[in-house]
Amino acid sequence: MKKRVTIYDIARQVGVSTASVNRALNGKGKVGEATRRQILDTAERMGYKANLAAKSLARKELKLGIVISDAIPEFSRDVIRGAETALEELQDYNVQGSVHTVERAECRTGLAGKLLELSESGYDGIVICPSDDSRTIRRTVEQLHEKGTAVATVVTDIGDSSRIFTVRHDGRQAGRMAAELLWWFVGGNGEIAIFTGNKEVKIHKETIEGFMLEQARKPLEIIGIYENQDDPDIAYYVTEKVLKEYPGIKGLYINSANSASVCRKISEMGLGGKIRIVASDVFPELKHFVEEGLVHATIFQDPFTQGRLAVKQLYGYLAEGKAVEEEILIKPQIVLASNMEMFIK
Amino acid sequence: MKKRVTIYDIARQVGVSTASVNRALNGKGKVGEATRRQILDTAERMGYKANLAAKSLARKELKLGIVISDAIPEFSRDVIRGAETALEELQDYNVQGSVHTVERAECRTGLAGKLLELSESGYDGIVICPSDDSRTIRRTVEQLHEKGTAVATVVTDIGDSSRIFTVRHDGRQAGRMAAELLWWFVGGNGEIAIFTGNKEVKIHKETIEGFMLEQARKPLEIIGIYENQDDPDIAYYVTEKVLKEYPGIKGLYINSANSASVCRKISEMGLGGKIRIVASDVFPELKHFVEEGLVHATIFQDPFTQGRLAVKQLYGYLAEGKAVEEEILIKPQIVLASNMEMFIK
DNA sequence: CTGAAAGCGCTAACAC
DNA sequence: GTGTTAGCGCTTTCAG
Repeated sequence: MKKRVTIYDIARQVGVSTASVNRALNGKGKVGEATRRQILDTAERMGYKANLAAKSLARKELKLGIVISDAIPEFSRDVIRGAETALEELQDYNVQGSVHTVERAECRTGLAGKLLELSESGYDGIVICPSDDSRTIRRTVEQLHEKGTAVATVVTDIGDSSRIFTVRHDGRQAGRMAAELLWWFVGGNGEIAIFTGNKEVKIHKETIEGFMLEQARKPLEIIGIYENQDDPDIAYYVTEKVLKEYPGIKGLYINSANSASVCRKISEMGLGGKIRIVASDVFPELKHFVEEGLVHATIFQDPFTQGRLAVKQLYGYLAEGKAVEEEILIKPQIVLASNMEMFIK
Repeated sequence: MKKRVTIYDIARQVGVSTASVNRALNGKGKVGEATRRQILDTAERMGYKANLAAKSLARKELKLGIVISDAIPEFSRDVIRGAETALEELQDYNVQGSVHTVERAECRTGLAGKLLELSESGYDGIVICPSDDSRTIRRTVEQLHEKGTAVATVVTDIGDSSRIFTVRHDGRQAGRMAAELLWWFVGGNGEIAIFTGNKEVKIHKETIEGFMLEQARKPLEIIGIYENQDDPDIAYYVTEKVLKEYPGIKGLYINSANSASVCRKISEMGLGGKIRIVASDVFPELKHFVEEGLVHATIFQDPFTQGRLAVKQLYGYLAEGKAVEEEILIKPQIVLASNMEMFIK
């Protein structure tokens, strides 16, 4: 039942004012090196822990933004909802925020432009969901960094830059889980194909890496990895081609936003039930295929949680001075027909 | 960028003091019926939203407790860690809490006694994890209710009483998922057995209910449901008996804390790999069996999250006046060899 | 039943 | 560099 240690206690102890304590503790403003050390030491010794409620009451409003390219609308929608939820939850703690989407067409310049704009208008931190990893973006993040605006990424990361942290799906794990499921489903042997968006996109690459890793332990006969460039028409066409070429195929891993398109083709070819299929993501068009059993399982990336967590972590970093991990990976979840309804709200 | 509406704004508007506004808004203390209505109305009209940071700074310390019977230590340990984590996170918001465990032997009287004791010492809310659903407990909860101490349950609920809400695993869903997995694993046919703790315990009953529900859509040839009374020795013995009686058995659903005991027997009988097994929970002894492939999948109940969420919700209810759902069900998660490491920390 | 006023722990001007 | 002080929005005595 010991009383909380406050900055008053440590100020009295050291014999300085609370203002100095505050400055020393937060590392802003000028404090003599000697007093600074002393303050920090006694704070430590007395077991001082800042009171966040008091902090957020007293400090000036924090401005947080999220800008997201809507390359895959079904997906971004949930990320956005997650971010909005976080922002709402944070309203009580003196943060104000806004969500911005940029069209796919103008995603590079649009994203960078928006970032600069927000930074200009005094935003303290921004979460970005980039559509790709261009030099433009990286340079812009660098600029914001110099201006003192913190940037974090969500869903997909960007290369070498000074973004504070990234929140995304654990693609490698998802790949491993898909491989293991498929192995059990096909009973350990038979031809398997992988359909993916684009092998060069980081998140897809990771997923396939994971799949291969697991597959080394539970060997599958992989006939090929087929790209569809995230284009439903290509996906449709590729499906036909591959299935005609390998009529005895037993399993499929569809790691692409176009799984529905692939499923449609399979259904039309009358192959439903003959091929074991593991897909990725959960969205309305896929729901049907899972329920009728054409797709046996799908791996959920939880975009909502990604958006929500990214914003919350950014707040933690900025307002509470928390140390955040550089890479926050969300657990992939296995969705079957029986638990599908828990994922599609 | 509109300014936040404060109780000062509404006090000025109505022409009363902030104290009255406060009383009206929180429904405590005396306020004239006329002014009360007026205050509530204008608050509504002006879009007033209380600032939680300010609230927690100003109000007197909230005392939250959790008392848990350690019937299944591996499990309670995680629930406790979850609760402790929540308590830590809430320290900034002026809550003080403590965790209490009662021995299995004295669980009924111990639990009730502890509850009364905490209530006496001014606790505002208590989360209980009861070992069973006795009349004693229910009456005690009733008493606390009358004294104004809020009670919530975690992991397993108690019958008709005035507990505010319950946080637990979605047993029915877990059962459904287990059935579906088993169906895919055995390829749709073959004899299946269910091993459970005690059919009469609510959470086990629900799980089996879910299993049966799903199994109606994806029919399995169930040879029987065998109880082991949560006793490792009985589990061991029952396993031997059933497997000798049904040598052609193809699948097993082990919905019991003793899955490790069952696995050991199966391993000793040299049946590993011949029977498809879906278990429940994740704990060290089981890890091994999943990794070597004896157990194909297990359903995780996330005790940590249960503990954490229970405390957080109780705080929300008490401090923020939030409406909480009466039944908060945690999503069961499927764990395979490839993602096991994400669950065992 | 109602109001005045003193904080809760911290931040941010502003003065020295 | 360092100290003083006025709040942030709400709760809670204590008078009336």
